[in-house]
Formats: sequence, structure tokens, C-alpha cells
Amino acid sequence: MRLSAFALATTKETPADAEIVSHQLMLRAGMIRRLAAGLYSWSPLGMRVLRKVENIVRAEMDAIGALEMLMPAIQPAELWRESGRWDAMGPLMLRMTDRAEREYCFGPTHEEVITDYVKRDVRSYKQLPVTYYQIQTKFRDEIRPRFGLMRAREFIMKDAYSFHMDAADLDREYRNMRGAYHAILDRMGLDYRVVAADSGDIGGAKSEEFHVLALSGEDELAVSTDGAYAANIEAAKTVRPEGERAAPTGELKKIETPGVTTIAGLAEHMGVPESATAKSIVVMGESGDPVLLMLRGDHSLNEIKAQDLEGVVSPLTMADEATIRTHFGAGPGSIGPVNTNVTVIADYALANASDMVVGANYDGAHFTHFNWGRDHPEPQFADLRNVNAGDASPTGTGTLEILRGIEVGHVFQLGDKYSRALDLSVLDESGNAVVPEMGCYGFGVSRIVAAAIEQCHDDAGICWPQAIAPFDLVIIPIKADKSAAVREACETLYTELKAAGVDVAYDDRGLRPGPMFADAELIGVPHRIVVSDRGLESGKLEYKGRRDEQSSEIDHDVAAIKAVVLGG
RNA sequence: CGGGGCAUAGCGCAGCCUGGUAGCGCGUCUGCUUUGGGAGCAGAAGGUCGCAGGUUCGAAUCCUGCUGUCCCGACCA
Repeated sequence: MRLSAFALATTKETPADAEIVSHQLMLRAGMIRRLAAGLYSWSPLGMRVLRKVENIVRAEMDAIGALEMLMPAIQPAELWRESGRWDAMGPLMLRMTDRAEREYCFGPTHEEVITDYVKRDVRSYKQLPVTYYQIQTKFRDEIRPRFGLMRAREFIMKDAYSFHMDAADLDREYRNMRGAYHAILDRMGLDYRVVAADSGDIGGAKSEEFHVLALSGEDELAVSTDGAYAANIEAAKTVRPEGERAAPTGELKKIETPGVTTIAGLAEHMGVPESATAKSIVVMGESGDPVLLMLRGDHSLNEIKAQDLEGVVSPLTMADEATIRTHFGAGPGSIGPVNTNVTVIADYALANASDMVVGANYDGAHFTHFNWGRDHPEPQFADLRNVNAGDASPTGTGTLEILRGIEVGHVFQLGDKYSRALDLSVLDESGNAVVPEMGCYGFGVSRIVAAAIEQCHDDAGICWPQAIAPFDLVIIPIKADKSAAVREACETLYTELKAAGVDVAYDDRGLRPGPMFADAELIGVPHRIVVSDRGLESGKLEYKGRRDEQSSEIDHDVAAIKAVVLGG
């Protein structure tokens, strides 16, 4: 590509709206431009990166035998009513009506459509298993779009769906797909982790997420030091402590704690560590009565674990202050389990605790020396909290550390949720109708562009992994307008490198060297060749890798350059 | 959905408090010089100050409403 004809649109200044590095650099490099909140145009430069990502994803999908197709972005409401998700999806889904007042949505995902597609097509076990995929624009009306492409409303996703006669075959394809995701991320050269995940609204049994590691990541990952366990913090399990509960060392005693309504304040007032206190959280139960959840003072509630508890409403709903006063006789910040008749569910970490500090159900007072059995009947114990760094791994070996990641892939074993809801069945060898098992597999194509930048950048700009760089190499001429020799050498190099299969950019814009160097670094071209009179005389060219400290000499020879750029 | 910013030239910003002919830097255009890290000089173009209403002789500036956008929050009592 000749850059004079490429409409590069780099800027020196960082746009005010951009918060995180990938967003700033994509705007500065002129890869994307914001149209409205969560909606971005891709420039020709950005498009080159996007295409390279797509092609890697496509190649790896094809390699495991997945079949590419394309489904409509706009989907009829009736299909979503059949699966029950028209209401369940809520405001996340962008809805619209056509001139005949028929209802549609802009697809946030395609389980319904693909199931319907397969239903019309597949009748016999002989046609399964089958895996379809598409690379397509989705729209999700996020509560809060932010960070540029990281959480955009419109985004490009590869979504794949597989259909199987039984769970064992689903598991086989799930592993295949997981292997393909490893291959994709390995080819891109990114540092990533695979973690156990919560399935969320999509449903189904088993699911794992692929996260590109980055400090700006929105997700926290719990990874054991020995590598045997990795889970999204939403799904990371805690371990019920071993051993015996210590005997009480004193009687339940009410202490005045005026104005103390936080754990931090309580710990300070009582002169004990936060871990010696127990916090009481009131959520609504399925019976209509509230349920009291108790955690160690220094632990935090895991909302997903809580709403999955039997008897607790999902989605989790906090009790309002009036409800709390009715059942506890005190306001939030002063409540506890003593003398209440609500169901109490306590976190495992409190199972062996004794002599706790808890709220007294009396505004401005707490109890010390609270003990299970004596001061309140033994409660149900459950895994309620988020794991912390340093916790024991649930596998029994190693301890957990917390990493931050950007979710770029998610693989699910859905089971028969959609095939059953949409009435998909095929005949097996004996002529019996069987509801197929389904898997679904998402990969964030536009998001991984941002994730790659989060992981690969420096002060000068983006440092693309070569597999997804907009160009492999850039040729920069010095004093091209004065030197016919430089011009000719550049033209020849450009033509020959292109013919040799190198994705080469030739900076023929006639700029001074400074801006050319700066642009090449900002847009992250992995390899740079500088052509000048003083080099031409020696038969050498100047070469610099994007991450190299210093430039070096390279033979003025297309084969030699190609070897360096394309690795042999 | 709750809270808080912000909205003035293509981009980044000042001006607003204390009303009186709209400014700076970058970028853009022309000319000359310059050419190994975002050049210099000279000249030029470019803005219904987000929208609507109000106050005033007069509004970018004060008041009201709306819209857009960004950030924080929407579970720990």
C-alpha cells in the first residue's frame, strides 16, 4: 500500500474522551471513529487489522470443520418468545417494529435463529454432528458502554453453534472448539488464560472463558499458583475450612456503638480486625420473606453464588430499609442474627468462627462473643463469598492469585435448552425422536483488537503482534524528492517485496522523516526499512523492529528482508 | 436508572465568576527556505460558542428546559 493513497488519519494529541490506552491509541492511530455512544466506524487502517483477526479466526474454525454461514442481524420477536428470552433479555435487546407493526430485535446473539435453521434442515442422526459459525455484527444495548471497543454496543463477533446426538459428542466438539481458540490466541501471540465461568443468562451446564491478560481488564480471574485451577472470580469456589470451631470465651454482650454502620468503623470502634466481625446482608427470598446472608467482615458477597441459593430470588434483590426494619427492628448497619426468625445462610468462612462481633438489631449497638448454637441455631453454611488472593485453591493444591483479564472468548455446553424450547428433534438409529445437545462458542473479533493493544503498546504507540498488524513492514525514504536513487530503490523494493508476499506499506507521502517515523510507530508496523543515499552507497539498508531499541543494517536484498519479516 | 463533569474552528483548550466586535496551540491552504525524529519565516482560510426559550439596550458569558457525550455508581449494611 502506498501511504499517499491510504488516507491515514493519525493525530498527535490524545482525544479527551478516551480513558484507556487501547481506545486512545486506536483514535490517535485513526483506526476507529466514534459515531455515537458505543458505535464506531472502522477506517481503512482499522479494517486491515480487523480482517487479519477475522481471517485467523476463520482459518481455525475451518480447520476443525466448522461451516461458515451468515444469519440475519434482524430477528423476529416470535422466535425469541418461543425460547422465552423476549422477556428475559430485557432492555439489553434493541427492539424495533416494521411498517406492519411486527416486532423485531437486532440480534444480540443467534441461538434461536440457528436452532430454527437447523430445525428446517436436519431430520436424521446421519446429519449430525454439525457445527456452524458466522462472523457478524451484534448489538447489545449495554447499561453503560465504555472504553471504546472494549464494551461497545455494536461489535463484531464470531459465534458458532454445534448440534449433537448426545452429551458425549457435545463434549468432544467442545474440546475441539477450545483447541481452536487456543490456536487462534497462540497465533496472535497474546498472553491469555482459560478460566471456568458462570454461564449467565445464556444457560447451560459447562462453560469456560478465554481472557487476554491486561491490567485494564474488567474481569477478575482467580488462578492457582500451581496452574491446576483457574476461574472467573464470579465462579471461583471457596473451600470450607477444616478443623474444629473454638469454644466461646465469653458471654454474648451488647456494646453501644453509636453511629457505627460500617464494618471498617465497627472494627475500629471495637479494636478488632475486620475478620473478627460478621456482616449481615438481607436479600429477598422466594417465599417473600427476606433471607439473612452472613459473611466474615473482610469478605465480599458473590452475587451470583447468592442468587443461585435455594430460597433466594434471582436476580438477587437487596431488601430495602423498610423491610429490614420490619423484620429486624433496626436499620442496615446494626442488624444481626440474634433473636430473628428469618432464614440465615452463612458463608463457609464463618463455619468455624466463634466469638464474632455482629449487629444487635438495635440501632447503635453490636454484640460481642456471638457464637453459633448458643446465641443462634446452627445456620445453613454455603459458599457465598468472592475468593481473595492467597485463598487455598479448591483443587487442594496451591493458593489463588487474582489476575485481571479481558474476556475475548466464551465456550458453552448448552445442553438441550434451545433445541427443546424450539422443538428441534431428529430421529436416531432406532427411529426414536431425540432432542439434540447444543454447544455455543463466542469470540469477540472487534474486542480482541482492543485487547491486543492493551497488552502490546509502548509510549510511542501500538506494537502489534505481527499476525494482526495492519502491515508487515513499512518503507521510509529519506530525502526522496532530492534523490532519484532513493526513489527508485524504494519503488523497486516496494514492488518486489509485495510480489514476495510481504504486506508492505510504502510511505511515499513526501513528509519529513520525523512524522514518518512517528506514524509508523503509532500505527504499530512491526518492521521498518529506511532508505537513504548514505545507505544505498554501502549496499545496506537500515532495519528496525518495532520493539528494537536500535536500528541495525540489513542487506539490500528482497530475500534477506523477507526472511527477517516473515521469519525465514 | 441515580450522581457528577463536559459541550466554543478538524483536534486539544482558554474566555464565562464580574454581559459589551470570539481567542490560543496543533492541524489545514499558499509561497519561499528546510529535509535522519512530529521544521522555520511570511501570508490565508475556517466558528449561527450543542439546541430551544427567558432576562437585558446588548448573552459564549446570567436563568430555565432539552439533547448529546464522558466518568462514578447501581450488592457488603
